[in-house]
Amino acid sequence: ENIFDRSRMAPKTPIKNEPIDLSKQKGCTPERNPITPVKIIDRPQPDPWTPTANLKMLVSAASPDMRDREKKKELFRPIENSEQSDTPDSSQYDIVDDSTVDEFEKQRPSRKQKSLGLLCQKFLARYPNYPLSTEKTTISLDEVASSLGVERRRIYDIVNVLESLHLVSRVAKNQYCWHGRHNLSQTLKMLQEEGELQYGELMTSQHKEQYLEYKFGEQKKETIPDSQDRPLSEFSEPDCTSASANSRKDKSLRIMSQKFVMLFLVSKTKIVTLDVAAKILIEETQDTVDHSKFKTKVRRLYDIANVLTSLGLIKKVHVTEERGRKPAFKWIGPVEFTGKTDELRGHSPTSDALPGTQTGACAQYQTSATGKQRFTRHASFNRAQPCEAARRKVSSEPNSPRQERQACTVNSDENCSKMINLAAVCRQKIEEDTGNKACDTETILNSSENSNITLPFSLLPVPGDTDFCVNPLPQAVFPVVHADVPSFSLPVGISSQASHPSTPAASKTENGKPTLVPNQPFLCFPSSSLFMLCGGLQENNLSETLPASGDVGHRSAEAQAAVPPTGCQKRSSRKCSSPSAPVDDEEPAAKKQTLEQSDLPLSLVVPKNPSESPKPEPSPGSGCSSAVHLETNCLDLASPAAAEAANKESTKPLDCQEQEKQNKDTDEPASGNEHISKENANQPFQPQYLYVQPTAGLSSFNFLFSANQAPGAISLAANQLPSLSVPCVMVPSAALASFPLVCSPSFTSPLSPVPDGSFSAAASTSFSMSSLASTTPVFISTTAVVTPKVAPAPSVDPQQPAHPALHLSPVLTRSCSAVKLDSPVCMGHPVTLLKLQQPSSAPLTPKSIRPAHHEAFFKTPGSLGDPVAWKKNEGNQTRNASSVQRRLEISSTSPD
DNA sequence: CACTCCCGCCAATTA
DNA sequence: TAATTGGCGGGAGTG
Repeated sequence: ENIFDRSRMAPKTPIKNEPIDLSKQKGCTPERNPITPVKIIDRPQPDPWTPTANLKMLVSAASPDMRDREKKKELFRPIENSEQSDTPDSSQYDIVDDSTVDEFEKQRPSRKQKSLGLLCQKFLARYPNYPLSTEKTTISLDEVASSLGVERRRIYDIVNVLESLHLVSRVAKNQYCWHGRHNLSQTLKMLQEEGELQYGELMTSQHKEQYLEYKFGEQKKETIPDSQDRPLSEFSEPDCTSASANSRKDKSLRIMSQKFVMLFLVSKTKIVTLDVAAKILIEETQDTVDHSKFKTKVRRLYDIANVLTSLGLIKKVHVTEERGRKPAFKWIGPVEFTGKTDELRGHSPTSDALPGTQTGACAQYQTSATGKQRFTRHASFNRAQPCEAARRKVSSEPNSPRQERQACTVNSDENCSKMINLAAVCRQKIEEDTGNKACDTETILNSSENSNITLPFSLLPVPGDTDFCVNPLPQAVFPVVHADVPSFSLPVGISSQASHPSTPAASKTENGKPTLVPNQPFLCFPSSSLFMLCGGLQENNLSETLPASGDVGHRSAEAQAAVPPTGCQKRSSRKCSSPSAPVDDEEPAAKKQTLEQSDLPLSLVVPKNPSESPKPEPSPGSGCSSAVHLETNCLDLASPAAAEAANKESTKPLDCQEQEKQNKDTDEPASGNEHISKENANQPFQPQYLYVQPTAGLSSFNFLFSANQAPGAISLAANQLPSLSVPCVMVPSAALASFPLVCSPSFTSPLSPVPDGSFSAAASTSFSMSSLASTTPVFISTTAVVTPKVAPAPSVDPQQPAHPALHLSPVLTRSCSAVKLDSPVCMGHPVTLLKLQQPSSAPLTPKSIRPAHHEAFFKTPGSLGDPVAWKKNEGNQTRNASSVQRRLEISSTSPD
């Protein structure tokens, strides 16, 4: 075609043609020179009109490449033009003469014509979707670049993304092997699995734990050698060269692309907003996520999105949030890939054959020296692929990194962890976003703005004893476990979050996994084992996250079940200690655990219409449980500030700090609500705390979650459960009776307003002290106490307390029940009571003022699924509903 | 003005 | 050292 066009074009820029040809052939370069010059000359003339043209000319003069490029481009144009219709008649071209316009058009094909997406389509058009297995098509970068009339750089953009999906693999220098979509479904499946793992990890829980720990350790220490990795490596293949590899390669586009896809696959809604994705993808360590960085990430996402769009896997959509509409992408590719290729695949049997190979390996994870985790690609993934041939070629260099790359694997633990983090981040964001508004509708939430998330949990072991377990929630636990990882991961989310105050909540899990609560600190009461979580927990995610599929549910369920016992113990001792088992000693966990899961994405998704569907799905209950999970995860505390320091060492100061910040931002003091909640009944959750019954492992412990929690952090609440959001307290049931817990304000306070880092300290401290003392005391009793106040929940009430409550409650209940079955988390039983007294009482966080709190609280959470919000508005409810649905879904699954 | 995202500099990797 | 890859971000096009 080009040629053809060219002929047309010829008149204009005959010279160009020549160069082009040359360009195609690498060897030829020398020739180019001669030619190019000519070209230049020609060009100028045509372009004179446009300012840019001049610039280009200058540039071209400067660099030959440019010239070639342009030439190429021009070649293309015709095609493009034809598509668009712009193309002026040939006559015009020639004639062009003066009409600047015409030429103009010619020369500048409109940006769209040059878009990466279009280029990708052209690229894809060159190769069959399902090539015969026998033939292997090799792709020469130079050739393609020249034929498409673009610089190589652009081809790399395309190829890198395709490579991440295993549509192509790199065989050698400048040589790629085209595999087509035979393996696409497998790849997607793998990606989905990975994504889920992060959340759910059930399957690999053990491994995960290890990984997490491992990772965790690494992050902290960095020094940790590969050995640790090994464990992980199981999944992946041995191949991976240990950590060595990661370099730049691992970075970006490829990985980013995979992660991006994972987000879609994990998301219930299948819609991911750019900002959320960007946040998630920003692994960075902490906070500092500069704005610039974010921007860069977004740019890359656009690049990736363009390619994915060309592949027909996603499409651009807009999510409207409160703030306005945000750009987002919806997954329109296959969702279920069960076995292998599905739809996508189509024909070739070959693909089927391949399957086995790929899957296995998923991810490995390596850590980087830096402590960050990276993904490594493993050949494993691809091995099976068609690429083999290619490999053979390459074979000589089996180990070369590049090859690995090609093979790529997707995942790795790291990815997972990252994902989790991301998710967390997303959640936070979402929360934040949502928090702000009550939002309603459709949009989901993403928040972009805040990138912060917080996860602030802190744990305080009061007594120091062992018990603090974190995992109150089964699921949560799970996550928690992960959490460890999260912490790592957190960096992303957390860190970012940290930096940003606003989001506290974050933790949650998506899928059902629990996440940690981010910021909440736990308190341990000496006497028995009680734990309080402060900060926000978020349930958020819980509900939302769930991944759509049953898998999630399972996971969650598993998680729940497993978690407590296993998870906790296993993972990190730190984190959780099972009741029976005391924590490790050490520090507990403090640190640890912050994991979050990422659900965010999911949440984001939320589709619209919430309003209409008032009800959430049926499975709300599950949500609860899930929610719970979430929270739990986190543990640590970190109070940055100090206070807590005493207790623990917070390992992660950062987080803490961040958390604090978040808290501040959001803040909400928990107090806001001070109601007590009870669980059993259905009371509205509103209450800030939820009581969870211990389940298996925890049997002895009760958990209380505050719904409110920190506003920010908690915001999660949004999710669904009000309760979730908050911090949890675990109390041994028996113990409870005797203990008074205080919650509240403290929590909130820290979260909220507090200006500075205090947060953590506050939290922790407050926890113990202030909250108890000053603020309202919470009582926990074995019996359930309901607090009178419940109703009070001020803000909520008015609206419809009932509804919300109902919703929640039912859900909760269900979930609880469900959960209970499985796991401990249920509400109710025993009772708990917490009362927080009124806000007033909670002077600590005056700022937060209850009212405000509530609102804020509501809002934010609401977006997520804040209960309150729901209550308030039905509209919200609807929204919530959506979230609820998610929850439900999750929950439903979870029960399993 | 915000969203997109092209373009290409230039560093990291490879050959 | 040269070439290949590809991160990255300025800033332009689009709506």
